[in-house]
Amino acid sequence: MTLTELLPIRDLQSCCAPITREPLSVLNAESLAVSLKALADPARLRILSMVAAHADKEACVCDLTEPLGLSQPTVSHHLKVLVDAGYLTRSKRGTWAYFAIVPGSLDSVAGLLATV
Amino acid sequence: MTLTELLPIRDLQSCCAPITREPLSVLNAESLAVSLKALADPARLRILSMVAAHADKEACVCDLTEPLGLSQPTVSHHLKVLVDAGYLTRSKRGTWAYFAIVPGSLDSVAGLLATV
DNA sequence: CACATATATTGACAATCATCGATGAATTGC
DNA sequence: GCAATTCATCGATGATTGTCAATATATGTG
Repeated sequence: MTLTELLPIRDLQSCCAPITREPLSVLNAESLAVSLKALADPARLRILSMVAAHADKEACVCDLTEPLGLSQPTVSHHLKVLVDAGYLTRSKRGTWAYFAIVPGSLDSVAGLLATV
Repeated sequence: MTLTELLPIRDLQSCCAPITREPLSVLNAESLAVSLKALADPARLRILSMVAAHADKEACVCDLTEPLGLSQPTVSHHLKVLVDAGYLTRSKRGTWAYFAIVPGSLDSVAGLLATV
């Protein structure tokens, strides 16, 4: 969607108050929904968790495929979704692509949901 | 899904550590994904926001339909999703059904995402 | 250059979902 | 009891999505 380009997660951080503090505008609701949709999948949540737990805080596709029990194209697809949403970075070194969590990305989304 | 009954948001609160602290089990990933999926919709985010901002912290369907720009069945559908996921309570008084935010429900999901 | 390995992309398919109109159920007021 | 109002449910439809097999791309090795 174009909303991902319009409001990546970096801009989401300072876009607005937590959703229970003041009414969400239509645009902010849509961009927050896009960010949450990227998280709302079991495989992607496990990917984030496994990347964070991995040595050096990064992992390649080959590290994830087998423990996830998913095909390589499917894992690549999920990784792309997470990168596009701003939760992961991708750095290619040699034949391998290493993914790491964008610091603060999860916290900023959490901050929009929390009421305290 | 049956997962909603298996792990409603109350149990999610104490189910596990934040997702970046330790690897998510398959089951926890699935139940967290269900909880997030209920939030990952612009209309539902706006509903939560509008309910929280409404007088007496509760609102009926009739309060939401027009500002959302959605049909009454669609609004009722979204409300049901949010109630089933544990974010809203429903109390019927007379002809009206009033919805209010379940205290702490959003915070518990936010707590699972936050890394600090 | 040929080959092997790691990853990305494409195309297809089944499943899920957001939405609406029509209808049903419950309550209030006359 | 009847009409009006509020909300829930049903059925249908178009759009999105998760998944995989097949293929393409890129990098390293001999």
